[in-house]
Amino acid sequence: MTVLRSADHAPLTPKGRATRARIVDAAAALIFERGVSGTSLDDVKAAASVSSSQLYHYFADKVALVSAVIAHQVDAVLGGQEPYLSHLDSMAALRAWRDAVVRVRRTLNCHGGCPIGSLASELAESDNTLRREAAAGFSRWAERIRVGLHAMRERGELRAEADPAVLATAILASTQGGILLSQAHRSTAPLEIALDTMLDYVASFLTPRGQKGRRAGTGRVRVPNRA
Amino acid sequence: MTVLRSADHAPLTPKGRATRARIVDAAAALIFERGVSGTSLDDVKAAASVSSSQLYHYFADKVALVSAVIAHQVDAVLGGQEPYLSHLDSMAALRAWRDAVVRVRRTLNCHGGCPIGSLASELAESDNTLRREAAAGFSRWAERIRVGLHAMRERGELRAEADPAVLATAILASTQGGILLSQAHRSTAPLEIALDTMLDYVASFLTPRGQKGRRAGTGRVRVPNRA
DNA sequence: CTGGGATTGGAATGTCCAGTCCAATTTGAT
DNA sequence: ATCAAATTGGACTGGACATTCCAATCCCAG
Repeated sequence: MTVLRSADHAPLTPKGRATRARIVDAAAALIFERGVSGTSLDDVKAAASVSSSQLYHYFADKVALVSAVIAHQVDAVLGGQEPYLSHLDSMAALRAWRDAVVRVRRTLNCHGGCPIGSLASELAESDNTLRREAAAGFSRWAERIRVGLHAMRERGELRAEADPAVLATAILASTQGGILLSQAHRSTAPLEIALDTMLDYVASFLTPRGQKGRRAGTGRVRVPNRA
Repeated sequence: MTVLRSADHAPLTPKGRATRARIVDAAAALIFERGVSGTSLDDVKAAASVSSSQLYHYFADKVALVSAVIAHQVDAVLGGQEPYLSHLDSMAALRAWRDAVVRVRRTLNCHGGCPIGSLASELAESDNTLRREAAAGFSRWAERIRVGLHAMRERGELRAEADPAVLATAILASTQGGILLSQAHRSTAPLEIALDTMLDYVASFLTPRGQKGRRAGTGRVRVPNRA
């Protein structure tokens, strides 16, 4: 028999799928705003307009719900960046991606952290399974960046010494740290600095034809306006 | 009259100071392991061997205690890095600092996040005052790095275009993001990559006499062994 | 149209937990 | 020694919260 993942259910009709989705959506939104421990199942029940029975019909317990929220947020983050991630193969594309990330933060007035990063931070020490799920989300994200950088190198835009995997990890780390500082300071400045600095480093690997003239990546990072 | 900070108390005898410190120490340790919401005041009471009256005699409420824990952790982190931060004025010193940061993570088997970063992430959206306190901790940290880089530039080791404030922020962001990825993956690799990459970028600003011969900072980051 | 699974309602349970209170004991300055 | 302030003991409260449970209703395959 084709048993599905761990806590998966019986058949699940269209109506059931809709209810389940409503619960996950509501939970994801609340958890993004208030964190996992700041979100009670009563809150979720109210926001999704469901009863206890429904919650526990679709999710074994709070951990199972949070697990679904992690999957949801990973898809949301990667999905939202899809237009950029799928063409991440030039400095211009990299900078466009950076702009998109910064724009999102600005739209949120620097409230909330990275949907994945915040969950990772809150759950890493409390539940090993959830920690791994968040880590897997990070991996998927880094992989997308890596593929883009790899394409840049393949096409001769980046020098051979540029290691796509290393650079992708470094870019993701700068993003996460930048978002955290940005959240704490309620300013996009740290995120912009972190990303610009890292992208400038990537630019230092450009081949002459990749970007003619300008001495590869140095001193272009400027302090952005206070936001 | 010289009124002290917000929730500060009456005189406070030596014995009282000791009890207060015992509470903060215990709370800091528990919160580092389990997070703020994962740590009940009963846990703190037990760990510090104090009664409710004592807790509430020294702290108005849980928020006040957490505030004290933030201050404690900021001092602990900066204090622990003091030997490095106070001589952060050469690439060698920068790398020694990097090694120290990585060593701490390795000692902890990549368990727990940055004592400041984790608090910032957990509390940023739940309490504005605590958010600002964490942000202030980040600022103190970045400032120390900035001063070191500034000294490097003053002494002609870094070129004039190197902006100490920008680099310090970028380094701190890489550190925070690196630690988060390292915590999620339970491996020091992402942290090492993030820091090495960023320090390599800093090295790209070295003047010829700062580091002779080698083309400034490129392609030296290697993937470390799995930890 | 009908039986059984899918779905839903909502009250109830038991635990955890922040915060309160009153009274006892200790301490330090005079 | 003496008294007021500082410190401590520990029971108690009221609410929040995850989870359970017993039915009731809905829906579709046969």
